[in-house]
Amino acid sequence: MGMDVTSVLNQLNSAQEQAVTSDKKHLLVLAGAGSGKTRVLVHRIAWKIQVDNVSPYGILAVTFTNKAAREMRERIDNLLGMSLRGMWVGTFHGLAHRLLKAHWRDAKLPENFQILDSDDQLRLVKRVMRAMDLDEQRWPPKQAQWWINGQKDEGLRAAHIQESGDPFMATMLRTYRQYELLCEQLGVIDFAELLLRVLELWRNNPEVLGHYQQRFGHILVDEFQDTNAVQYAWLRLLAGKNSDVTAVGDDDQSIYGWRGAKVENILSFERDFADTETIKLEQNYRSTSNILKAANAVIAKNADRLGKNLWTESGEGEPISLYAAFNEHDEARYIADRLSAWASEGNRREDSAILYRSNAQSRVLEAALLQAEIPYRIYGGQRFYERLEIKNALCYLRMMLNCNDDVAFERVVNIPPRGIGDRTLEQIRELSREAGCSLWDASTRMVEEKRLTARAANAVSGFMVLINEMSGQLDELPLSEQAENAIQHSGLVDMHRREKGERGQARVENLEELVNACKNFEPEDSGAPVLPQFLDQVALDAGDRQADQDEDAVQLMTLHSAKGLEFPMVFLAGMEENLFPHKMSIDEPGRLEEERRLAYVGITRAMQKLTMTFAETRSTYGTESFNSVSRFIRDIPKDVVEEVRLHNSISRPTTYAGITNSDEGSDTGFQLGQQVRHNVYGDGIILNFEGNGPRARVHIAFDEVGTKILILASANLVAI
DNA sequence: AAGGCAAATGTTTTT
DNA sequence: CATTTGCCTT
Repeated sequence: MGMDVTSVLNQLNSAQEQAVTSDKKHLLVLAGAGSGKTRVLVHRIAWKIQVDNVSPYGILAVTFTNKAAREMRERIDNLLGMSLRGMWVGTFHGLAHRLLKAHWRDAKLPENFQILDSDDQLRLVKRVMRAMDLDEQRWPPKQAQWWINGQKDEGLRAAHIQESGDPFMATMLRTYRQYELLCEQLGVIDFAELLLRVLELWRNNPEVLGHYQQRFGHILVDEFQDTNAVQYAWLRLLAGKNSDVTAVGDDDQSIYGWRGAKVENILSFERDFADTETIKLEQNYRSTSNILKAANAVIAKNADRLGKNLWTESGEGEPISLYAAFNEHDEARYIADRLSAWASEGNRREDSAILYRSNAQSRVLEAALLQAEIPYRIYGGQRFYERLEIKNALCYLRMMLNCNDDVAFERVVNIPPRGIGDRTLEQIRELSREAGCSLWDASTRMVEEKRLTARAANAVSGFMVLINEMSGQLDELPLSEQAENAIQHSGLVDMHRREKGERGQARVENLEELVNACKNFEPEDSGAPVLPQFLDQVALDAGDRQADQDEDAVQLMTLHSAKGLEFPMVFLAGMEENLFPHKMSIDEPGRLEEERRLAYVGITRAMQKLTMTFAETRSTYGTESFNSVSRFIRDIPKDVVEEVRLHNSISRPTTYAGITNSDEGSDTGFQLGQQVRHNVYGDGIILNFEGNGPRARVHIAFDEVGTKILILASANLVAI
């Protein structure tokens, strides 16, 4: 190994360098937004390898997302100028999967255990609850699923939980027990189970634990504030007495508390890992000082903080723009307008992003972007491998691999419809329960023993012949042709082709995209069968790498999915009370603090220009609501904010001191924000009224010709 | 067993 | 508003 210390240390500020080179046993890095935390992590690994002569084989680096893992690996390879094969870099779940594959016997799992995604999990929970004869109205399966995952995230099995007199808890606990049994019986594990199983694997098998403790002398964890109880226990156990641990995180960016993440783990770290050096990274390299001022002011209101204050050497930059829209359409239009201008100044669209609190907001934004002909790309929402048509196709592949896969069986046995209805299926399930065999075996027996009507038997054997035919060629054909076979012969493609509207078309395209993904799939172990490797990878990777990265497009996403990203130009849309902070979180102090951290995350995504918008009227689910401007905006010092006044309009008192517009103009038959049509200027939206009676004037933003001021009485407006 | 219609239902979601 | 779910009819 070369000792090129300079390449590892240059480009680092003193706090970063201190973190990279720290020789205390453990290290806790509290890294503010944009302070270079990934850089520190990457350089610290390089430092250990190059200077401390640590073998890459002894290093374990854990992240939360596949994307972060890929990025880390890439950056280390680049820094060191070579690829480090022995080093483990991956997500908690990915590593857990790898461990369980290697130690399936000790973990008491079947060798070919399947991973359940949350959709599969919900189906099983439903199945359990139906078998228990629970009323789905009174006990929503989603809630039970949520509860079970919550327990697992805390490391609690059904057997660990004390029953209290509470009927809710008693029901949840019973469901949990039954669900555990069913998973056991089917040989499947959900996401939370992956982690919990590994914890138990280590606890119950000291020799297995010892092996990994010995191997991984150096453990590094990214986004430490997002670890849950099980992940924390994992780290403590694996680190044991000898390994050193580097944890990097930011308590101010903890936004996954609702998923079991524990910020407290940061506090516990210094206590549980003796001989820890704690370093704060507070210099921000991302944003202008105006943006940082806003971020600092917003987060300062939180009580439970370790306390960091971001600063920057860069200048004030532009003020933060605040636009008070009349309604969500006006808001979207304004944003589209600003984006057009930004792009026409020669900027790349992918350097801009629109962030929002909830996915439902994206619709209106999309419509406005579409109309303005601005290309956009939506992140998050439904992920590729979770789409209905893709999951169906994957389940066919699963059936080809292992026809005893009951979860897959249930899903596709009658998709596309082939005449196997509830009655038939229920008989098959019953036999499978009685005989303790798979649904597939039960079907075989039902047919053989002629226990079905002729029509049903015909349908069932049709399905079995189909699966058998496809799995017969398993070893002969390449993966992509297997997939092609699966989507064609199963009739999935035809089914969606017959579907009316654009949706069917999109689904067919997605299925073709799946075949494509199979073509590009590179198995880790080139000696082993490809299909199982593909299915495992797919189960642990949402497949959110976008297909058409080539087009320069504005990025739309929720605030949650924006964490870790940065953009020169950022819009925060929907800055209204009840939307952000969300009404579900407003009354609980702890949850409100998390919303505030989310606001902090949002603001700190912006590098050069931040624009926040809110709508005075917003229709949600068909009903109109009037929300005041978000408290997070009111917390921002006024001197960094510039309120946007529309073009030449004689402004109404929009001020975010909290005055909202009345229903001024209601006697004219039109309302603010209303869509109207003019026989010369075309379609537009009412921005403002001026004056009363027949001489009242109206400001309208037209789609084609911009804002005009017209005499209401002579404008001949038509509401649309 | 499948297809059509009314009713219910809506935060965030790395894996 | 728009999409999914469950019930009811063919």
